[in-house]
Amino acid sequence: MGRSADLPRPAGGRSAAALADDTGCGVLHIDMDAFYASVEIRHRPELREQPVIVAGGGTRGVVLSANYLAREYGVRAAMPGAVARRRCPHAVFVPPDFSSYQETSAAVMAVFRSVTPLVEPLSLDEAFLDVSGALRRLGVGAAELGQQIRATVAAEQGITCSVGVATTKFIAKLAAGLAKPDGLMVVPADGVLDMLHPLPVSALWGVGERTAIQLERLGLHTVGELAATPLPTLRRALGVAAAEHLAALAAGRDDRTVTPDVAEKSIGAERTFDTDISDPAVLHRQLLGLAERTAMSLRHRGLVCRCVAIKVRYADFATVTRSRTLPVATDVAQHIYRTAVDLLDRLDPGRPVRLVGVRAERLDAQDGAAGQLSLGEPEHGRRDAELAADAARGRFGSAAVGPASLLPGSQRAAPQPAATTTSGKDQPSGPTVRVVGRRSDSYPLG
DNA sequence: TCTGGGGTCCTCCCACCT
DNA sequence: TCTGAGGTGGGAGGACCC
Repeated sequence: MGRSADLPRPAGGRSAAALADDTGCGVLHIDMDAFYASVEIRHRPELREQPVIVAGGGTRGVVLSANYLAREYGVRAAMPGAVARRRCPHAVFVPPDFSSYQETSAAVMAVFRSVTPLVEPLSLDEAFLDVSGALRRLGVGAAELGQQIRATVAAEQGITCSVGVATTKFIAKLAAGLAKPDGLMVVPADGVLDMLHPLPVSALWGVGERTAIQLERLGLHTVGELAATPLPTLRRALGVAAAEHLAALAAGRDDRTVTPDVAEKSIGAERTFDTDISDPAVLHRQLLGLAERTAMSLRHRGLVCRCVAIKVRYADFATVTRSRTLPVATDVAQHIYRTAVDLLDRLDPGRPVRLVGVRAERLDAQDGAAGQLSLGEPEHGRRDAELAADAARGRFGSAAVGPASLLPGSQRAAPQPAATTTSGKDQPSGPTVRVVGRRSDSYPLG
């Protein structure tokens, strides 16, 4: 799903057919081909010869994944669903099934970890592997090991992946994109610059639309041209961090190591509405649902947050964020919700909103922060109630328990954020728990 | 064409403290 | 008492990634 899959094929890299010199290549980047679409096709083999598009529901959904038959019609990830439908009207549109993708991803990552413990997942469908130790242990070359992993994933999971083999993470990632679909590319140490310099600047990690325009103003179109530009010139145009980062990548330098277990920095949830919403009560209800999801994610990971942020995107696509540091760390939905509502209420009331989001930031381990909490008994009761709800969801499914105000057809307004409980006996004013039945790679650049 | 959702990181500005 | 410099942290916004 990476951008480099769309790049022109350069010189310097070598395909699987020519497993040339992989000496010193200790980094693999493995990227599943059209991952979500491939998982769907595996479940429904009758779709194998048809264009398949996995797209979010609703009138504002976008393409999450498309198989290569659909891509022949110009369908791309992040494209609005309506556009994809126009370009490829005979495609089979499938709603996403994230639990299935997570399951498959876990199985694929297990294959990677059977080769080396040094696995750094970037997302559900791709990971870096440091195989330098494994190569010595197994007595094989990196390219051969990459081919073995590809074969194992195909045999066990019935889906294909592409592998980049190189001396650094950035080059390995680029190579995997260029090897797509269902291929492997080796970039030997002495072939890095030959491969890299003819590519457009957009091939560099950290160059998106805006940065590409900045570079265009400097007359820089290729990585080679950027590599030949004096650093002070780049610094003036892009800022210090971005300039130094891009200059290093363009020169083939990338010192980052493969790092398993990168700690999460924030956790959140957001929602785009089918139609814009102006009613504050409805927005509050949406915030409650998002706060519930965020708090549940925190608790599942054993984390608490010290900062709550909201994101609001208005009908004209203007986006604002607001955040607040909390007096005590929390994983309680009611605390997150109250803060989010307060932040929202300080914005333009009545202005139509197309998206709201809630994010928990400045994360810390729950046990580490627990000693700092000075919550009153009612607050502990609320947390206990939310933990009980978690347990019920684990047993009966994610729809089993939730705030009564979020039930379909509920006319009940979202809980009033000001309603802080004062007695250990009183009922939580917030998410009335009700059983309804059965149910990154850190680049120094933005 | 009309733009999702979940993230990370950087820069700038401001307030506060010394 | 006033002023300025420098450090630090919070908040906001932007750009980018998959």
